[in-house]
Amino acid sequence: MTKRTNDNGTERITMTDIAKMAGVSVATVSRVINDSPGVSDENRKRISKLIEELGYQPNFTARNLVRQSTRTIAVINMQTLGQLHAQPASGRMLQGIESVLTSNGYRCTILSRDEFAQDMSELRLIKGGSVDGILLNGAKLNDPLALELTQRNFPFVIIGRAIGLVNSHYVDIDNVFGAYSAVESLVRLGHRRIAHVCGSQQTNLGVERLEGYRRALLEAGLAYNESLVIDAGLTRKEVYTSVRRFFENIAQEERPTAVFTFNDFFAIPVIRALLDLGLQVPRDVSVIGFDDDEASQYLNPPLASVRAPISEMGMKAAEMLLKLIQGKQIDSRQVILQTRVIERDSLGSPSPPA
Amino acid sequence: MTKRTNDNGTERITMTDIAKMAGVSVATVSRVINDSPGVSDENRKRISKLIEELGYQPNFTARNLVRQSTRTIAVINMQTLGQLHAQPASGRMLQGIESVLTSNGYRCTILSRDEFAQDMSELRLIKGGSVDGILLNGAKLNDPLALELTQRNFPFVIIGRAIGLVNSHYVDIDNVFGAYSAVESLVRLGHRRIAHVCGSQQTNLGVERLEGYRRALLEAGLAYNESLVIDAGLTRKEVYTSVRRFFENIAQEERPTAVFTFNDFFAIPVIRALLDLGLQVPRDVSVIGFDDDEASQYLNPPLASVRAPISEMGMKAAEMLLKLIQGKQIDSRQVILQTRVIERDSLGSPSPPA
DNA sequence: ACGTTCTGCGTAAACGTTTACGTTTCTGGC
DNA sequence: GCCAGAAACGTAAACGTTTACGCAGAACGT
Repeated sequence: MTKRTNDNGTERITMTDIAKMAGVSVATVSRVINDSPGVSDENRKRISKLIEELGYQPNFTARNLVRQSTRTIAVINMQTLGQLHAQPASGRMLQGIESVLTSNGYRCTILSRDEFAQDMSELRLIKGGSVDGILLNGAKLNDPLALELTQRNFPFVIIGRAIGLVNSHYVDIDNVFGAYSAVESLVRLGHRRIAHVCGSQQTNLGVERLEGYRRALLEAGLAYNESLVIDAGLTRKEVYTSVRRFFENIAQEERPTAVFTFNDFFAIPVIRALLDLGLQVPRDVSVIGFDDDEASQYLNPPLASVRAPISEMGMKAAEMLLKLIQGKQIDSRQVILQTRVIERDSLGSPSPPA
Repeated sequence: MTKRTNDNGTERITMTDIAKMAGVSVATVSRVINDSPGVSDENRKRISKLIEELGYQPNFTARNLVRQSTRTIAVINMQTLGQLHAQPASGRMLQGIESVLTSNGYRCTILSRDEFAQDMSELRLIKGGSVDGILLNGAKLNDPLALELTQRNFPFVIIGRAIGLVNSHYVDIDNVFGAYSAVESLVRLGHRRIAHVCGSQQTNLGVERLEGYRRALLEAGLAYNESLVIDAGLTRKEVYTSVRRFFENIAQEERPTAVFTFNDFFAIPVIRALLDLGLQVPRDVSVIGFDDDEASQYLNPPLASVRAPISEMGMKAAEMLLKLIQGKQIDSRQVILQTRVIERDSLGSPSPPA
């Protein structure tokens, strides 16, 4: 076989080349590259210079092979019907993750997984040794992949909580409290009939925010009424249609005066549906979302929301995973970040009955 | 050194193990794994079964090393001040890219690069042989990284156009025409004073959309007036402030009756600024954006926009890159996808002067 | 002068695959 | 019965690193 070359004909520079040119062995070159001791200052300087001049870069693959580590982690997103990447929250998160990883010399590869697929093809990654750790962005209830990873003792951190998994590492925001406080601020404004456009009940996020909604109602002495929970689906289109139908079909005196939506992503079509029915926001119906997307403050009306430190969540998760991989001390297996309600013009007091 | 083990104590299964258990050589095992000819049906069946039972997965790194290919491509995003991932467009694109890559057995790793950084640290990736190709999501004028990649004859595809690079592979939407048609539809509605909130003039996107704006004006016999081009910055906050200041300081009779914004991302704060000044959309000012984010149709008012097949752009780029890597025939080095104006309620005719 | 310790360096094995090449066995044609 | 060719398989090199180990010579103590 002929020697491997680049397409442009120049041969790829290898450690052996450097060694020959420097008149030393590859071991010595390797030592200077890795800042290992055992090489004279003179040699170290000369070899460094050579490397610099030739623009030599050690081959990652070869290094990974012998090190038995790829310095790569996988970010596995829940692929809820192709909608996930469209959600700004995931963008913010990815950004946080990436910044931490690259500044620690790690890289990330992203994949999505189908919420309904059963094959767990993601396992190939870890069996094939191509990633050192996994960030699970979102988990199902009793998530089988998370379960499998735990059994294999493979380093992973869940973003969001994993109901049904004990002692798993995760970072999350306090969804229950966040939802609770959103609803509570509606109550404080005088609202008594509050609807909730909930998220997928197959995900912890959806379950927890619904739970916060429920608790706030109970604590306020209001009945938790399932008919006020709108399980709309995953897309904006579905949300629009469901909410519109809901408000069309409800008697005026039973109509909710406020809606708490699963997230800001959903709040936009909710408001649209209300407006299209001739209902004013917030005069007739107040709306509050969750996540506090950067755009929410500029919407019309500016959307009240629960601020969630999404990007920080990604960063914390990445940091925790790196510690896990490097076998460092971890202060706490669980990190819960706090949220806070941001009141904006989409909020108002219910108008007195005519 | 002791034999490498997993953390849970079980040794990682290797091809040698399979070979021993099957009573054959590693070569034979390798052949069945890769569906190569030269192994009896009997052996093939037996070995396959063994692999299945043990859940054996070939080590990616070792395979990559000998194959001199990682089946990984890098998606390099322009990190315009940390805003990029917040832009829905990038999310949609990533999704398109990822789906094509994974269905072809490739993986992707994402990184962002600082628009202003000079070091080109991304080159380490290709020198270190850790990616087979690169998708450049966005390029600067005379982009040095793109230039370098071209010189090295390294497979890459630009998403968006690369001004200053001849014969580079890229997929893009027709930004000039898209912008042109947006402005043209404003003209058709009777608008004569049309402002443009432009994108970064350091990027091709920004330049091209401005150019489309300019051409439409000229073609309509309207003067291109630089004072109507608002170079607002990169963040929504900056856009809000600039646009607000612009409309505050302009004489009523010179006030634009319509605004074409660089993208939908910018249109949201633009509308907010107008509303905050007591201007109605579209009664006083019409607004049209670009990209047609999935949310735009639900905004208040529903935002007219130029529909851009963002996800398809990602897919086409990924497909082209794969062909490039695999040395296949490429029909066309450049792919231009078409756009079309989506008219919505943010558009209206200018009100006659009072 | 002679051990001992340290420093600097090279040798070679190892990481887990793929694959060119050689060898054996089988098949079939004459 | 012989030989050609094919089929099935094994051997070993190669991919480009890291690192345990060994060895020479210097430095240092007595």
